[in-house]
Amino acid sequence: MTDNSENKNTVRAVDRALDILLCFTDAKELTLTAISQKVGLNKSTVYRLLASLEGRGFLTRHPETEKYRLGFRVWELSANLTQEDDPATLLLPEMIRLRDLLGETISLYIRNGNERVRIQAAESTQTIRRVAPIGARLPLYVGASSKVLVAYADAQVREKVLDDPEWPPYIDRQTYIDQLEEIRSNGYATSIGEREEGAAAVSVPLFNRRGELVAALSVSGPYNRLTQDKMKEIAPEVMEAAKRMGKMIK
Amino acid sequence: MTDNSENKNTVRAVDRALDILLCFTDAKELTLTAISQKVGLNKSTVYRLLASLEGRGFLTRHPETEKYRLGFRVWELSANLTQEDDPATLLLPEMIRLRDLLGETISLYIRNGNERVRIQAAESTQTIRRVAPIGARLPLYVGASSKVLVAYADAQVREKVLDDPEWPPYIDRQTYIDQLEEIRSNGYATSIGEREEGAAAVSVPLFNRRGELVAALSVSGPYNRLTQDKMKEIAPEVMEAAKRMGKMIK
DNA sequence: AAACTGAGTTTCACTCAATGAAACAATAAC
DNA sequence: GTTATTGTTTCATTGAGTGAAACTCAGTTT
Repeated sequence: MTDNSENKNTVRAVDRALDILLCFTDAKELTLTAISQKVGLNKSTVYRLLASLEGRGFLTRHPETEKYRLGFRVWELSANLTQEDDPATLLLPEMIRLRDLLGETISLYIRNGNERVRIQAAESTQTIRRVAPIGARLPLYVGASSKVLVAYADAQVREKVLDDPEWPPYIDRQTYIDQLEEIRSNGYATSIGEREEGAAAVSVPLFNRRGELVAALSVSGPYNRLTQDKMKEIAPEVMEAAKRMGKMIK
Repeated sequence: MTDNSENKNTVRAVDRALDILLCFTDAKELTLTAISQKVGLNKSTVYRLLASLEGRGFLTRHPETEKYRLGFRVWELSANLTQEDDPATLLLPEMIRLRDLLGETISLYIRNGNERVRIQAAESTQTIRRVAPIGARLPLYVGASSKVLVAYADAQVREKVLDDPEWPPYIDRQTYIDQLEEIRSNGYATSIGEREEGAAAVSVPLFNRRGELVAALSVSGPYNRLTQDKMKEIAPEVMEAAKRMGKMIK
C-alpha cells in the first residue's frame, strides 16, 4: 500500500482511491475507519474518496452491515475483460464439483516467473481462514503445487527456478530435485505443513489439449483430515478431474 | 459519462479516473486521445489520470498496439468479488458448449426492474459486431428474451412491467400479452428484427432447482441464418441446455 | 441517566496538488 | 518534403483536495 514506485506524473487522489479499492483483494467487507487505518489516511479524506468510488458503483455499502464491499461496476468491467478461454472461469464449475466431492478447498495455481499465483479457488465450506486470496503470489520452493509446477515445467524453466539467487538456504536443492523426480513418477505431489503450519495439500498437474502444463490443481486442508494416507487415496480422483478439466483448455 | 448525479462530497479527480475506467465497458482498447474525447477532458489531464490507473495495474498498454486495456488488477478484484454461486460464472462453460454446437451467439439475461441486463455471453465467432456488451441494459418490451422474462415472471411483476408509464405507444399491449400466452405454451420465444434490424433470436426460460425463473437464455444471429424454421428446429436443444444449466443454480 | 466509546459525517481555512493551454517530440500519412 | 496525429512535458494559475477538529448518532459501560 505504501508503494509509490518510480512512476511520476500521477494523480495523488486517484492513487489513493485505487489503493482503497485494492484493500478489497484480501478483505470482503471493510468499514471506513478500517480503510483509513489500512491506507494511512485521514478519515475525512477516505470519506470523500469512498463517496466517489461508491457514486460510480465500484463500491457499495451492504445494507445490513453498513460496511463497504466491491460493487457491480467491478464485475461489469471484469466481465468484459474475461476471455471466455480464461481457465479461471472455465474450470470453476469442475472445481466446485470436486470440492463438493472431497469437502476440501480446491485451488488452481499457475507459474509466473519464480512465483506461483492462485488464479481460482473453490473454498471448503468448513474452512475458517482462506488458504490465500485469489491473485496471491507464493514462492515456488514450498508447497505441493509449487513442486508440481516445477516438476512438469520444461528444463529451462526448471533450471531458472532452481538458479534463483533468492533461493532460501534452509531448503536443500538436491532434496528438492529428488522430490521432483518422485512427483513425476507418481503423477502428483503432497506436502504437509510446508507452507503453513497444520496444513496439508495434494496437487496434480493440469495439461491442456496439446499436453502442455498450464496449472496445478490442488486439494488442501488441515492435516488431521488430509493425512498422508487420505491424500494417497484421493490422488487418482484429483488426477481424473484434472484430466477432464484439461480437455476444456486450448 | 456526464453523470454527476446528486452525490456531493466527491473527489473530482477520482470521479474522472473512474469514468475513464468505465470507458472500457464497451471498448476493449482505447488510445489516450480517444479517451480524452470520450470523457471530454484535456489530453494532459487524461494523461496523468491514465498514469495513475496504469501504475496501479488497473490499465495496461498492449505492447504491440500501444493502446490502453483493462489490467490484471480488475481481474484480481473481480475474482474476489465473484461468488462461486454467481450464475454468470457457473453457466459460461455450458453456454460455450451450446455456442460451439449452434455456431451462434449465446446470451444470458436477467430482469432488473423494467429492464433486462445481459449478464453473460458466448459470442459467435462469426459475429462481427456484438449484440451488446455484458452489463448492457435493454428495455423489456422488445426481443425474445424480454418476453421470456416477462412471460414467466410472477403476476405482480408482469403487471408492473406492463404498467410502465414509459411503455412505447407503438407497441400494442394486447398483442404483447397474447404473445406471452403463446410463449408459455411453446416453452420458448422467438423474435425477428425487433430489437435490431436483421437480427433474430430464440430465447428460453432458465429455472433454478426450486423452479424459479432466474434468467433467459438466448441464441441470436442474423435472420438469414436464424430463420423461423431454423429457430423452431433448435428450440428443443436450447431448452434442454437451459434445463441442465438450471440444475447448477440454487 | 449520565458518561463514554466508536462508528460516520460535516465544517472550514490553508495551500499545494490538479489543471488546461501551449509547446514539444515522435511517428505515420500524404 | 509537408501535414496530420499520436503521446509527452512544461508552466502559471487557482480552486480542488486536504487534515484537524467539531459534530452527530448508536450502542455500551458506568
